[in-house]
Amino acid sequence: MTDHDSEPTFAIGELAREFDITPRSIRFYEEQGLLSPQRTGQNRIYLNKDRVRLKLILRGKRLGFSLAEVNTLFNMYDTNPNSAVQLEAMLEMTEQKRAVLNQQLEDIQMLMTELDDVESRCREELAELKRGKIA
Amino acid sequence: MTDHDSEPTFAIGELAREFDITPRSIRFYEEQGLLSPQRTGQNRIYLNKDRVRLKLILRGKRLGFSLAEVNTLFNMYDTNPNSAVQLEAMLEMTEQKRAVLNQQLEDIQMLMTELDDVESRCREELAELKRGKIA
DNA sequence: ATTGTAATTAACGTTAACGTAAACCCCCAA
DNA sequence: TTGGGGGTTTACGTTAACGTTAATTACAAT
Repeated sequence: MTDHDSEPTFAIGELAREFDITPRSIRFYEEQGLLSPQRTGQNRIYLNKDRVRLKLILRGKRLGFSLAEVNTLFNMYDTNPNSAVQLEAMLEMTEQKRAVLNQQLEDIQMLMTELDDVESRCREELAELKRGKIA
Repeated sequence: MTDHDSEPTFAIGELAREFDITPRSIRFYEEQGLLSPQRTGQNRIYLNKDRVRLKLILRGKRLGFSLAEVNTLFNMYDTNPNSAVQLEAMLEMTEQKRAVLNQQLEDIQMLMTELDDVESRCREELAELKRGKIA
């Protein structure tokens, strides 16, 4: 219970800097029920579990999930998964998400190869330009 | 020039049904300069190139691109890429996008394996429940 | 004592991507 | 001729995810 074994904590500004977002965003996520940091008087203090949750939120966002969706995912994860109904709802959800992710993977594949095409054609033309063939 | 060799055309409703979006969205994309269908009097008619462009718009959206981003991508693609400046700007852009896509790929990988975890744990617990071990 | 830096709440503003409703036209079948 | 089912424009409404500003507090150093 002494100080030396206490978990590392973070101020809102630290997390903001680490993840390159604004404090406002972090407070907003809390307002939406995605985070629940403790307090020192008025000030928020974040434990590592909060930091991890924040990281998950951002990953979700990068994948196009809304905060509401992230929220329900959290709730399902948090809810002690005891009832069969819950579990089956969970499985249904994961399958849906898996479908979306696979679609995204496919989209990314196509875009990547298209980017390859564009890039190589660019390089060729640039090379020609520099050889003076055109200019 | 006769009728038998004319390209297939599409009405706005057809495209809407094919891609499971509303006509409103399609008109909105046009308003944003992403589409420019021809007209038969008042009515819009879409050629296959318009249909392809629409498909690209939707793919972009699924990947989290804004319509504005899709627009600049289109413009770069459309601009006859002759000037070296243009080409190098293009290359820079593609590299940026590639980075984003790679990040997304990484995110998806992680989420996928997490989904695997959750799913298998779910299935185990369900099995136990059904064997009556708990209930 | 003041200046600086980081935090707080409260509340209004903003942008993207459409939704929705009204009011209209056009064509075709019963 | 009266629906019904397309299409059209105009324009205001909506939601998510914050941005921005204001007014206040607290600690730290000069």
